[in-house]
Amino acid sequence: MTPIINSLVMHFGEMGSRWGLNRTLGQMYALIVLTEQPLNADQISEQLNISRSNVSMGLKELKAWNLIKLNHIPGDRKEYFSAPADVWEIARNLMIERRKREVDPTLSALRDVLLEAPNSTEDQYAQQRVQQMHDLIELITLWSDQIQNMPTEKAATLLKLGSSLHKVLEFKDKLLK
Amino acid sequence: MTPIINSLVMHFGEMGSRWGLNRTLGQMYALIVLTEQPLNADQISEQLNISRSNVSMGLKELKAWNLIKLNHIPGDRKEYFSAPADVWEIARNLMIERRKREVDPTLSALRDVLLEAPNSTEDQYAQQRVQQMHDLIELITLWSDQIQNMPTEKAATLLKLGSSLHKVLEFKDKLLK
DNA sequence: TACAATTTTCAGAAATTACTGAAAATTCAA
DNA sequence: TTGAATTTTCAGTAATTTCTGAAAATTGTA
Repeated sequence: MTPIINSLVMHFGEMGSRWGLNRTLGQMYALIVLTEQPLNADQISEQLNISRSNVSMGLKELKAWNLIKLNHIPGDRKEYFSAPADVWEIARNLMIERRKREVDPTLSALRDVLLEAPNSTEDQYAQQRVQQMHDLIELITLWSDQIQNMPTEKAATLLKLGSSLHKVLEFKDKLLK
Repeated sequence: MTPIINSLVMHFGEMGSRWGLNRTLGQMYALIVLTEQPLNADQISEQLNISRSNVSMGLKELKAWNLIKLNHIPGDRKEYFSAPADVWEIARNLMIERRKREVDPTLSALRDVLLEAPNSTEDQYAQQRVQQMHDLIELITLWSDQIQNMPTEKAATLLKLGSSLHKVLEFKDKLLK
């Protein structure tokens, strides 16, 4: 590993735990993303000084997150892993998976509560707050759905509107037609 | 605690660890958000079966996240805490703080790497990937800046465009003028 | 089918994170 | 100022999460 790659691997290791992953997973993924050639489990294990079994578990996670692609090298039985070439695809899959874990269960818990009959003033107040949260979260997920379902090209164009975002409001009526 | 409030407190406890918080913090904040009257530390400690010192640390965190408001009751020396009335304000502060912890350090690490001279083909490839990540993250933060700086009213209107989001693209040119 | 190469699983160990009680610090009314 | 009420800190403990080595399972080829 070059010093540059090493420093990034370390950084994403630190960050890994702040994102839904963990240190090792962050390091592994950084290494895979930053390396042009697909890597096999032994190479990862060796470069990161991590046990082979830990790598195996990490790869399993990364597969579950849809963050890695499996490659084969002719005449070699080992499995080689690489990251999608398009960072947008990576971001999209990350979002999808985080939402599945962090948002969807809450949305469903909130819905359950809204179906119950309130037995007290406290419940009434609580339900009112739950309703607000529910509506907000639903709105945000609706949005991210839209962006996630756009091809990379379109999403990029949209995001690049950037600082003119407030102008969108001026066109609200036309948009809604 | 009513059964409804209790089940939500439990749920947000579970979720707490998946978001940047932790179990106790999730429970504490759920209780505060869902209770109409401001609560003092002893009440929280008692309702959640958590030590007084743990509550103190939790409140400190919640203050750092800007998620609670301090109230005083005349003739009572204790401090009482409540959540903002506007869930958008809560969401905004949550975003701001998460970004500070989860995104900003990475953006700065990526920038550092881009300033270095590549010493090898590996570095060149890595830097190219870093550039892509950097641009994407910057774009996303620019957006969230825009939304965060809007008053709740405007943000709500914008988000409610929802399913007509793709139409925004058709107006791209007008918007950019 | 047999077997060597490779990957996965999992119980226990190691590391990290969260929680507690006791003591220290702060606050405020008299 | 004093001292009771309240909040904060922090060292040690408890709980949780992550990691490892050894063994089991799977894979692919001869």
